Amino acid sequence: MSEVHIADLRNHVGETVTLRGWLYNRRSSGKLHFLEVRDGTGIVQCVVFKGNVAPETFAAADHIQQESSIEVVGLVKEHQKLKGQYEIDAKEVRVIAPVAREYPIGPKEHGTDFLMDNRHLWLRSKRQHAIVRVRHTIIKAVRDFFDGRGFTLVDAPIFTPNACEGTSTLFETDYHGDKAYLTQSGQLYMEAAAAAFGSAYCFGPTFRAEKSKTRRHLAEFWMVEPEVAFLDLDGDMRLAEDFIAFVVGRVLETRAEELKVLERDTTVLERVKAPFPRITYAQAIEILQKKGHPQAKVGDDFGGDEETVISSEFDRPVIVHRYPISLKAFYFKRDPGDPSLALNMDVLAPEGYGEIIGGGQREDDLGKLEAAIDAHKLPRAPFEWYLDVRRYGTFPHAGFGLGIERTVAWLCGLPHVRETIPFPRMLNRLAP
RNA sequence: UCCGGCUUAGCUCAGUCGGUAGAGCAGGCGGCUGUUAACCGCCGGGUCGCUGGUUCGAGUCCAGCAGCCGGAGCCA
Repeated sequence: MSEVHIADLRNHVGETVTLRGWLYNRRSSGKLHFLEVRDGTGIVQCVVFKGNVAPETFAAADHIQQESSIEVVGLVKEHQKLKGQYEIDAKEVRVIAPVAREYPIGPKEHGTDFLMDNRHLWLRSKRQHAIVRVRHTIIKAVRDFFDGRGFTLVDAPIFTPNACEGTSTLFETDYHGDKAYLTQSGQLYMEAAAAAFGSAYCFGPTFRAEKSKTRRHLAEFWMVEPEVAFLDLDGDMRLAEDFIAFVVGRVLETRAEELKVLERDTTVLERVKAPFPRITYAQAIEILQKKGHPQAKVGDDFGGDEETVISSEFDRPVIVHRYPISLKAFYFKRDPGDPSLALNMDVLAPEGYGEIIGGGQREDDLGKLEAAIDAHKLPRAPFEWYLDVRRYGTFPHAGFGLGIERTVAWLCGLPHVRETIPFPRMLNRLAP
């Protein structure tokens, strides 16, 4: 008699096995009880027939409460009606530990706030389980992609001494008497890493203290940021589209079951193949003017609405490049053909999921970079180490950052990023 | 920070014209040999967000506050 996981039951048909898990749901029909048991790898129906078990076991099986931990011994069979599904004909049912109080999350609907208060329990339900597994696969694919292309993982610090880009609101903390901030990006460190390793990436949490309360924002989110030496903007765009196509392909290959649970329409994901359409910022403004935003003009940044209008013109992610330099952070290189433009690019996901990648080619000229720091009214001293990247053998380089949660929301087809991370940190939520 | 909406049983919600609080699920008891958010019968369960006001009488009308949701702004 072997101990098995539910995901492996198909390999044990005809055997008597032991299963440990939690009671997910229970139905009853006279001399039959149906116990749905989950063990983290899946859910299986255990059939408790009065004639097959001890009388006291049969009576007790009808009173086990949801999420009690239990052990079932029984025969693995293919489901009588549903082909390809398996069930267990129970011989013994033992409660390992009953619930100490009624489990709060029932089979019917609940509100978001209630579920978020019970996030630690909500993770046990089918839908959340599917999302977390897709997230896992995305993160694994991200690492496999860069590792497979000779990138070196170079972790960036989370405590930083200064406001890197001088733009977003940062979380401030005390660092042995000095002010420190939680990082909003590892990018500047990746530029130093690119000089050391050629191709480098970091992957970790980043923090924004903005009072944003939208379906696309979290206070704590994860970002992957590659940076490559001797890469220009064109190469950066190719890297971004190959990368996204790889990640989407991996999820489609390995998480079909989870996407089905999430009722995700995968036909739109199957179209995500390189190359992606590329338009300039100026062309994006023209699209907006034609499609219901006549007031759009050069110099505007795009809100969620505008991103949706632009991306809905295309059947796959679209790359928008060469924004006005005035809209972008100080480190972007100017377009030699038009110095009012930055050599930057954003990737907008389809279906209104918005910007998932932002990046571009960096300014590699020491004098121009110093001037840009001054123009943005940033202090020079905290950036001395960063300027060293230009002082000691400067080189053209480019990179980008991809937000994991927005990517998970897009691939899972979720309306809000709050479900894309196990324990979200939002404007008004620090617990559980 | 601004605009709008919501707040009633453990959960999701209904509650008419201002007149003694309702359902489904969950829980308890019972029934049913194939159920799939099973079903059927019975039972227990309420500071109607908080504070104040109007009224003979407020879940219901008014004001303030709080929390949450959606959107805007800001941003990835």
